[in-house]
Amino acid sequence: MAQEADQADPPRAARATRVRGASASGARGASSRGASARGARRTGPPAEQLPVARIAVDVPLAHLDRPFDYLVPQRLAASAVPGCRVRVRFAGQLTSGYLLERVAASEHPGRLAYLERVVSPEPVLSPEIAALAREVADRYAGTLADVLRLAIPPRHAGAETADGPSAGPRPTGTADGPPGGPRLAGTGNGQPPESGPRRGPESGPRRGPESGPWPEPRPGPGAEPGPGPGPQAGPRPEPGPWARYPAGPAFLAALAQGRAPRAVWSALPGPRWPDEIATAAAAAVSAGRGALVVVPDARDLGLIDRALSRALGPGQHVCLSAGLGPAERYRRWLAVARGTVRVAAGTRAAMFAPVRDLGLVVIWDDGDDLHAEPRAPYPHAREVLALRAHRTGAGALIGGFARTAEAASLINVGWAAAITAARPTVRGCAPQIQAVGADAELARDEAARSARMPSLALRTARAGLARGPVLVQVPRRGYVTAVACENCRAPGRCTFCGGPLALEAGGGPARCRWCGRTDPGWQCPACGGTRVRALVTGAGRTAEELGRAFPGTPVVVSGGATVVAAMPASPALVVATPGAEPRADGGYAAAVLLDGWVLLGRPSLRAAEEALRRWLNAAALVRPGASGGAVAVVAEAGLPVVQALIRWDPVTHAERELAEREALRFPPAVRMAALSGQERAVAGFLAAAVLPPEADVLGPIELDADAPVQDRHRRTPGAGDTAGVKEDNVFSVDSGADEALGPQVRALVRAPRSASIPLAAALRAAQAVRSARKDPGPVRVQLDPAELI
DNA sequence: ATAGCCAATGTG
DNA sequence: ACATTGGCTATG
Repeated sequence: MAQEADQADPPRAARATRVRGASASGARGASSRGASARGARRTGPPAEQLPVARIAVDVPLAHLDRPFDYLVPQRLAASAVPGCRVRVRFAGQLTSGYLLERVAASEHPGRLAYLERVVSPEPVLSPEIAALAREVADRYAGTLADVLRLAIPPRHAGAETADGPSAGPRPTGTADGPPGGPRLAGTGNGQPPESGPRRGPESGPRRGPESGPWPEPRPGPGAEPGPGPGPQAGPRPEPGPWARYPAGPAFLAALAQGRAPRAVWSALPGPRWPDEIATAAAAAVSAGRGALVVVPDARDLGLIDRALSRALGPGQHVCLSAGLGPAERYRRWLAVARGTVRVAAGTRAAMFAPVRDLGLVVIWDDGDDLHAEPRAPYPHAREVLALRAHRTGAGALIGGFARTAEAASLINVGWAAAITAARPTVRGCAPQIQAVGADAELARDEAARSARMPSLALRTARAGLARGPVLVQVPRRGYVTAVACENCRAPGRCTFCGGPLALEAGGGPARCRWCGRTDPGWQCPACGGTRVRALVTGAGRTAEELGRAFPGTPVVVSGGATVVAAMPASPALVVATPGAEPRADGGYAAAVLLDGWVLLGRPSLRAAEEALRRWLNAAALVRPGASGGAVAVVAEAGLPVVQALIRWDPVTHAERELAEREALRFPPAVRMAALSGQERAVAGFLAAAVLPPEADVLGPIELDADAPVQDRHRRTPGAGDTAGVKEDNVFSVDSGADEALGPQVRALVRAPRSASIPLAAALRAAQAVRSARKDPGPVRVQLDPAELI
């Protein structure tokens, strides 16, 4: 090939390289050329076919986030395949990277270096994942290298060789502990529609739940040959539990025909949701395609694992979770990448699992903050899966007992349809739910006071214990001090930007957590009150107290380090923190949801949504009302969020939530970015950023040193903490080693969703400028930040 | 990041 | 005259 010869021609390339230094020191130039010549001799000639490799180099710098070309030496011609891991010399250093593609010639005017080594010919970065990672990096104003670190597990050589169906993927093995470690609380934001090419439901918003027609057949990638059932667009699948939803059978049928239906699914209370997910996965498999299921934690993964085994038979799927060792983890991941298995389930990190010929992505309980990746660039599983479904033409199922505002938005813009059950079906599955305000009953009833439980709650528990296990949900304490109107208890909102008001640790007036302003003339928009009160409740609940109130009844605590997975059907009190509730055999006879206050009082944008989600998740474990299942929630019955629980109506609540956020210009109605770092670094960032004209900046405001920035371990005991001492669930912002750069601050950038792409691009460019200039002090850029506080 | 280059500074 | 250090630039 003439082109190749041209590219590899040393004199021409060398001349280009030496333009700068030529006049200054000819001798040095000559000697460096000599060294390169020796290198070339050592590595031999370049490969005859496609001698140029485009490499994604693993460097952390934003301004180097682009492919670099290298020459493939003859000896690596066969092993340097697209997607493989390589080692290259970059800026004089041996660095790892991924080979994106082999091409005939390079655009680079200078001289190319040779690939140093092919770590392994295993193509671990498929074109689909490479493109997805690029899109995710762009979306979140991050770098490709960061995303690839999340997407591709560390290599374990043993797993690559000891391969094959012989050692074939064992289906299960989720025997890992509770997910530990720090992570962000809160949400993300998901919205492919305004970004990508419009595919899928052309039809306008608001497809009713009964609507039959699902989107067109997939435009997706070519069918991958692979093991598993043949790709006949086969018989109508058994709807099974999906028959309970009017739109369910049509959704399944569309999957089985290889089409790409997308749905937000409000699951009926009860234990059948894993089977429903597995049935949907089986439908995609029956069309000859793969499926990917992402759940919040290891316990849910265990449920999905068993359901998939039932639906697909043994050995047809793998579970990917953090608790596996590196070897096992890589082995299972490889089975997915090689197409040995077509169905993968897992926790958050599995969102990037390279399932071949994807036909369906599923996310369960997308409101759970575990779905928000805590490492840069902080992608959210819902968002990533939606992007994947969008770009590969796969179906999507976003399910849960609750519904997030983001999911509601996907319906609103017509990206997904709703799958809900009819009201009578819902009523038949849900337990009977009653609410009781904390103050009123607590004061009157002496027995209740000693148990620190309103008497209705006490009666509910007692009646339940006669018939089986009773769940007591206890929220964690110690959140930031939100404020509410002293008179009507409406949450305090900033007069200027609408952000949540909160009291600072050191005292002083209520201050907006977003823009930092205080308003001496604050007035409650609801009742006109002018005074605010703190919303922290002091009472901690303990298992011992309950034990005293119910002598002789076994008390089990589940939370934090001791998460109990399941309970027998016999009477017992189960005290659990949200997310750590064990399943009970046959369902709980009753549940008591304590201290609704604390959840509702969090100065979070999503406080109500999150409270409802946690309540619904607990209440879903209780038997139907017809079988005596009862729930008592300690919260004011008049609050809309409490009404939504009582009526089991997450849909209306999510719609109202979304409408409210649209009115107030909160996510997901707008796109938000959080910039955090030391004062001068953030100021420098903002100065370097050329933001889209529609964007506006809130703040920066100082983060007080002991502000709870992250909700570190939500699933910690709380239940066993009598005095409220123990470890707290907040940690201080590191005030930074560099005093010169000032205190930690955070600014928010808000832009309409139509400006999402330019906003992310501008933030990425600002990072690039800063990293090229070597500006001191890191600035963390978070799009759709987990918690707006 | 960091290797490499160059200029300026320090030392014998 | 030479070594050392610090700033600057590009990274294939």
